[in-house]
Amino acid sequence: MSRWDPDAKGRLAMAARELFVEQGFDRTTVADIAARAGLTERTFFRHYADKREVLFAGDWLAARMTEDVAEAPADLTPIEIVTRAVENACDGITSSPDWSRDRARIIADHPELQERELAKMGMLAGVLAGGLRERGVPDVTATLAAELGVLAFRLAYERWAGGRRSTRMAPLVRVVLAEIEGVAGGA
Amino acid sequence: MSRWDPDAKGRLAMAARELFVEQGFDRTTVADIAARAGLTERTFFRHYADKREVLFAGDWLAARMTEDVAEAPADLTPIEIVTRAVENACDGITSSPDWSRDRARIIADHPELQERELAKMGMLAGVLAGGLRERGVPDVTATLAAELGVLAFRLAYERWAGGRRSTRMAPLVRVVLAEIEGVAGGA
DNA sequence: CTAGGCGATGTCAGTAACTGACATCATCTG
DNA sequence: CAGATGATGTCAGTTACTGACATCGCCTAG
Repeated sequence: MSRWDPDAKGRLAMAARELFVEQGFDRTTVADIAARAGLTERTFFRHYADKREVLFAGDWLAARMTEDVAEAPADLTPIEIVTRAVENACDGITSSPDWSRDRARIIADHPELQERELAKMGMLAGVLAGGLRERGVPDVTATLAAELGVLAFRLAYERWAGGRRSTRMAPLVRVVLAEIEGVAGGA
Repeated sequence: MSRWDPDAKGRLAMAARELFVEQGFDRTTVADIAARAGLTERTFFRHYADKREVLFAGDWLAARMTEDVAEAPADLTPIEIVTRAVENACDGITSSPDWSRDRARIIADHPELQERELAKMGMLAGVLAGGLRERGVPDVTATLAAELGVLAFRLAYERWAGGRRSTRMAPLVRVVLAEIEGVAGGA
């Protein structure tokens, strides 16, 4: 595992995860991570914009959601389109449940990481809204449907990560959305 | 304006705002800010946990919301309680509209500041939810009402900051909430 | 087979955010 | 007037992050 071995980015991510679990986020320096991956600090920053980013690597969530929104049947409502995209994203997350739970724990301990997580969710909302607009959904509706979907995603993720291991995440999305509808109507 | 003059924290905030407007956030160092306020870098960090925080100083928003939620009439629904708290918060913000708009522009230019803004919104949601639980509102309902309120607040703020100067912000909150109800129901 | 191009990595020096330890100053209190 | 107290200054250090340039290994044209 050194210099010219393949998948430097992946090795950095794995090294980071291990170290964060072993000794915590802030007691791990970027130099530590790079060393474990057989690389240098400078190279770390070529692959990840900053230290936090190594925990939020995949654009795959955004990419998959974009695709799902684009390919959704024509007769669905915006919120239904978003819901389906979010449900699919859940499957991606829960396919490595142990890591997802570790990750959730690391993030929960560090406000700076929670910030990044929220920012990523914001990005997802932007992506979803953009996808809806592409389909001709009016701006306001697109934004709102996207934000609601992401809100449901976030809350479902929290419940799933904090709940029993046997619970499945995807169904929680519709549960949360139904609750949202109930609460929003209680004005 | 030096060393032992009063309100060091306020002077730092004002210096920071001026410099951010004049030359941008990242071309302004903490040393610059401290110098303009007649203080040292070290003192800056005694008043603000980090450079970004100087733009997000007030706990007054959270404090006011807490109070509003605690004192709301007993017969209101959770979402209505939250809505009123958020509407009141709008008045606080729009009482210095020029600065609020400058601030919104600075934040819009810097992803790191958007992160912090979202984190603050998350904190507000936590505060609102906590206040509702104090009143005996069930956990799930409290969380959802709070998140919806904050979502409406965020979107209303965006529209207000981007819109005409004569527009009032508070009424936008209910507009957004009504839209949310409409979109959420379209499943 | 070799020369050169090219992308990924290394090296080095530098900036600036942030922190801990300790000294100093102004004010308040007895 | 002396000591307590809280705010500030000073200094040294760590670490995240960046720019400029050198080096390495592979790939391709000739």
